[in-house]
Amino acid sequence: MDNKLPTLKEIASRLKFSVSTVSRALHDHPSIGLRTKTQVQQLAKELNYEPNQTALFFKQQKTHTIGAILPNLNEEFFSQAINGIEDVAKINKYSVLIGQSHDDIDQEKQIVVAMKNQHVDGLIISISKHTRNYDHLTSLEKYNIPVVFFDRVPDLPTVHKVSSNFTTGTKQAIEFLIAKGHRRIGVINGPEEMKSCKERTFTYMEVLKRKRIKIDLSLIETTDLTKERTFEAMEKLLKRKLPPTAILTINDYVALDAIQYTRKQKLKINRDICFVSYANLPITNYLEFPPLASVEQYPYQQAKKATEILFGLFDASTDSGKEEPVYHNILIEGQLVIHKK
Amino acid sequence: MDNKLPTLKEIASRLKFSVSTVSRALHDHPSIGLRTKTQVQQLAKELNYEPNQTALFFKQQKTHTIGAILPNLNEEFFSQAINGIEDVAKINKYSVLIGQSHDDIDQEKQIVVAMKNQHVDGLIISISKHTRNYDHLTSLEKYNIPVVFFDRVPDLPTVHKVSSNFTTGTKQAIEFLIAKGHRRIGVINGPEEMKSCKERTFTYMEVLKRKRIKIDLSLIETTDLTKERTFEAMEKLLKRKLPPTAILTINDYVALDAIQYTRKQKLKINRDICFVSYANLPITNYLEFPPLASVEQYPYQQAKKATEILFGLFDASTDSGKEEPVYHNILIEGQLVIHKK
DNA sequence: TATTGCCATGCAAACGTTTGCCCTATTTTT
DNA sequence: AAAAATAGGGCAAACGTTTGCATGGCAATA
Repeated sequence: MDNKLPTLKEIASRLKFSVSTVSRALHDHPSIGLRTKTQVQQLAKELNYEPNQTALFFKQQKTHTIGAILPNLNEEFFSQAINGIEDVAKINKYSVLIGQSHDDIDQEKQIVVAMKNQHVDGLIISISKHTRNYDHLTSLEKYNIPVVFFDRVPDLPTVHKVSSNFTTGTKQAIEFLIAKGHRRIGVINGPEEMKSCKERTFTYMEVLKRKRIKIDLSLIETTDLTKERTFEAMEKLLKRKLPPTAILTINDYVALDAIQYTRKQKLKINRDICFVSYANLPITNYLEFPPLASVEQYPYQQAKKATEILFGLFDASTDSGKEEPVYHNILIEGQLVIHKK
Repeated sequence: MDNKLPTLKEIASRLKFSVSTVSRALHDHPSIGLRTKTQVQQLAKELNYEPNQTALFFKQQKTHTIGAILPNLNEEFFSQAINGIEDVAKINKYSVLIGQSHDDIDQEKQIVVAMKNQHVDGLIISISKHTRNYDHLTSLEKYNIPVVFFDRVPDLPTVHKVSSNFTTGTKQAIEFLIAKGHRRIGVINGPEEMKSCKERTFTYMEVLKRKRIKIDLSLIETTDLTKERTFEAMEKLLKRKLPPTAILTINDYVALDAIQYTRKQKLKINRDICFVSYANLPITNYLEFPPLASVEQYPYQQAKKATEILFGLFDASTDSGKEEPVYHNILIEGQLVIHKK
């Protein structure tokens, strides 16, 4: 029953060779005779020999495993991102260890420690929305574990990161709404601390200024992405004497909540009020009243790019001893996708 | 920079002890003197010593890692299931290696091989919808890698599995519709080969018989879960002289497609025709016209249970040499959840 | 024939940890 | 005071693989 996995030793003893000869034969080492080589390789095939990875990992101090830490796999954005990570990993014959922080700093730290102890060769991470301190991540560098951030990235110059550039998408979104005739455009933004949120506000104001539309700061609300806070933000916006005729929300989930709230107020979506958002979730296809348009952020591509960078770092660290600290900072342009009715 | 991780050897040489003494001291071995023990433990703490897992894995032939193979993380059912797996793994201090088969047999096989080579200690899997042959999985037993199936399980008596029992849920669903006055109830079922689909049809007919409603087999259509085939099924159902007034679909995704098709035909959901389904996806909360009700299948609980069984198998295999081949076959009762309007 | 050189293979160390066994003082027992 | 027990700690092997170095044999060269 207990099919012991074949080892080099096993093959060696059967063939009366030494372990080292067998090892070299399997690696096509030039100093091994042809007869020996074929003999060994044949038996290896017969026994279905596979090198014991754990032994290799141990010896080479490489696990051929990368870690991926995401806030939440339930969000489509991240489950699509996983695909990008997996695909690149597969090409490089790496495995992916996945951890979810559930947007909790302590869990995030815990996972980082676990992955460090598991000796992952590198880490891809989209940080939790509350993470402000990155010591638990930057310290991984000391252990020679490269880290690449994506989507939710820290505002540090000394890290590798891939994220969306919201400027283009935001510009397109606002211009789209203006072209549709909207003049009072509300915003439900995320927490101020998020870099992307500042950018959004900035671009919003810039476009309005350029189009000579007066800016009313009270049209800008924020949410912590929970349904409750989004409802509060919507309440404020809708209670205005002149409510906005269109609202830009930080992402589709917030848009869904906002739309739900609006409908409870018996307002007609896309008639009384329009929504434009970010993420472009597939599920919006099934909605009766989806956002009019959404900025696609290409999670798959972002994650893929981040993972490619990670593998690039692996090579770099073996290549040259003289580390030139060049930090990748890739921006992927979001694009407005208009939902056809 | 290059903070070499501290090892037993390092501690030993600093303290002029032998490696074995240090190891024992850290494990509170009785034959180590108190002074030595505290000395060692203190330095270990100072250096932030953590045992090198890869070395341990290698020695103990245990990786403290389990594999999880799922068809598709994009489906909420599975991304919730992952949470169940992760939570149990975390309690047991295990890591989770995740692979997606994308409902492709070859990818599934490939992942299984990769996980075998990575020496996962056990495997949780929901098989791809096309998998009919289970050799690549059952053969893992030879390598002492226990496998627990969940949700999509093979129809074999000699495997461990956790799956939904659709009987209760289906009965509740049909009775619910009948109570609402429906008499022509259509069904869009999945591929015949899926065990659960047969069960569904069987229960459907049984309830109708009991309620003395005549059974019309032409009301039963099937889909391979793609949007196209679902549309075709709907087309057939709606083109009948007497179209059904309610339809039971195999899952919420199919329901979404069916509803979309229905709306294109200018029919009113929940007035002209009602839908009842399985899965109870959270996103249905955001729909204007969600299914009236859905059978909750508790993916989290299923996956959690499956993982608990897996860890149970670990213990069992160390406990007694005399393996009594008891195969777990857990059924989780689905429950109809009625969506309040 | 004695030297050189090459080809094919084996030896042994190393990676970090655990653990059975052995050793040496010191203490306890008789 | 001699014998026995015990406390405290070290040695070395084992897990599977890779790899620098050594070794043996044989052929070619001088």
